[in-house]
Amino acid sequence: SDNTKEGFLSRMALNDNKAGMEGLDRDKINKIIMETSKGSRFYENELKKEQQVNQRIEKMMLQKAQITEQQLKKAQAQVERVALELERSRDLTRVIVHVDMDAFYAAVEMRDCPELKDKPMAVGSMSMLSTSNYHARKFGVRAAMPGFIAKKLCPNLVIVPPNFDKYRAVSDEIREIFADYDPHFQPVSLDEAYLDFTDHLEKRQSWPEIMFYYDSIAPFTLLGIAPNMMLAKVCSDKNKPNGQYVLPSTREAVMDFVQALPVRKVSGIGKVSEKMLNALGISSCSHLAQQMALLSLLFSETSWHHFMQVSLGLGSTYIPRHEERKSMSTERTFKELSKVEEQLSLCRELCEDLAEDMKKEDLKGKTVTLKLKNVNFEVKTRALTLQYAVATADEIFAVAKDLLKMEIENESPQPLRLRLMGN
DNA sequence: GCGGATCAC
DNA sequence: TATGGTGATCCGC
Repeated sequence: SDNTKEGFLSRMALNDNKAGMEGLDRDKINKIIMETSKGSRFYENELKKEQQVNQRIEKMMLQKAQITEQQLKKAQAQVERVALELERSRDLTRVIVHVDMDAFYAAVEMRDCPELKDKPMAVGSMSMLSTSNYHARKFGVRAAMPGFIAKKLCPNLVIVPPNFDKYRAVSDEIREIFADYDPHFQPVSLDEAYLDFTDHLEKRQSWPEIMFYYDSIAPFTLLGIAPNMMLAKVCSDKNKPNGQYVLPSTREAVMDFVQALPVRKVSGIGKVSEKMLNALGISSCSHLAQQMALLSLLFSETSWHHFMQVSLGLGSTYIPRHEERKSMSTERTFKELSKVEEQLSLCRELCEDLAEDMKKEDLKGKTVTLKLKNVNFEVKTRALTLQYAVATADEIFAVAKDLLKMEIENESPQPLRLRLMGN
């Protein structure tokens, strides 16, 4: 858990996990990112969060140092029992497909404006980019990067404002096709879905011509084909751009595949989990399996059970029906807002927007949550659960207003200096 | 139930 | 000049 002596933060450095990032000058790119960010409030907050993660890791390492041989042995036995049980549940009979339209927004924009095809381009704004094409990726320009930094990396970058209605329309066309192959397919986002192809394959005995259709819409279409959802997701990432990867449905093929898999590739293991695992000497899923007894002592049951499933190449073999939503929210970022009257009227506006969205789905809710982010990027949420469900703007505002007033009071005589509000 | 964190897209 | 919005889940109170 060495600190940030290198001069840059692991949370901010270039994420070359994505495709199209091979063979570029990481050091040079990171230097530009850091120089552009340094000293900003955003950077300072990232630094603070990084320290917190480091502390978490230190705490974990202390715990590790206190583990006895005895405890480890007992844990090992437990781990082996669970592994046997999980092994019995292994099902290799399903054919699960994960479809991912790589650089989807950028691909749609290039389809509609062919001049963009030869240029580095990204969809988004100077504040934030949603995605970039492969020309731009060569410069280190990627999703979730602010446009003004991207411009430093690639001065000729063309930034196209997003047209979500258009992406939705394209997505709807594609989803109609999905439904032909699996009426129960699960959309993850506009450009991503899971399908169960098992029944389709039994009926037609052949692979569909699905790829050709996508090619006319979005040139980068990725298919991952595997016996479960976890593996299918990783497989679709395998042959970027524009490819497919089929993982055979045998235990041996699955285990070989998983051995070599870096933990960060697994959905659900993000930056922080990766860093914690790295601190324990774990970077690939084979390490994960080797260290499972230790992990069972350092992580929650939910966490290490998940790790265990991953290390065995197990995942969900049925695609869950789209479930009922559990929350609905709306939030907005703006220039500093410190006047109480302005904060209250913004809060009312947000409540009205939210009420409108809720009306569309005929929803009600019992818990009202207020979200605040100050100019230093520190986030706070304040919630209140009622005995009855509310739906109108007035009802929501009545609660949100009190939560907001409490926070203002709490800070006074200093004003709340906000950059974001949501509820 | 609450609040902070993590994660995915 | 400038670092998003939405939804879900988990952990430790």
